[in-house]
Amino acid sequence: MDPWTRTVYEVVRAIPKGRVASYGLVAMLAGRARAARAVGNVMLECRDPSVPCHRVVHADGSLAPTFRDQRARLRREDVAFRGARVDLERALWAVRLPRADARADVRGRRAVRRRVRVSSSFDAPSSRRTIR
DNA sequence: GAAGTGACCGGGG
DNA sequence: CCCCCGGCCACTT
Repeated sequence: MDPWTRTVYEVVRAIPKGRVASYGLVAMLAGRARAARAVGNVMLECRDPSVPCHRVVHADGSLAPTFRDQRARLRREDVAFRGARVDLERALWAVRLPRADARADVRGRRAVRRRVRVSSSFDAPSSRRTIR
């Protein structure tokens, strides 16, 4: 599996249950801000069940027509819809910076340069939360 | 390398 | 609201 695909998988796995991210957002987090289209290509081929590909939607909340049970799978996670599209006001993943690393490797003074991981624990959905 | 093909995106009409 | 267009990126012919 190529690095691009691997990175995209990693980002998509970080989308919390009950939230969605747009292809463009996933692209950004994967380090290629304008590669939304390429993210779509990866999703199209994705058969890995550990990757919640149903949580990736269009920037306007609409879904890919060919992805049959996407809506059902989202509904099962209580994602709100407004007509045919996801209610992004409620369900869009609000990405946050990861904690400034409590668990930095202390052994050795050499700063460990590791890749920032997006954590799935951020922005877990809360039904009571109101935006704006 | 050129050309075509997407589960894309933003802006404009 | 909708549709369309140009730009975009990775992959395949």
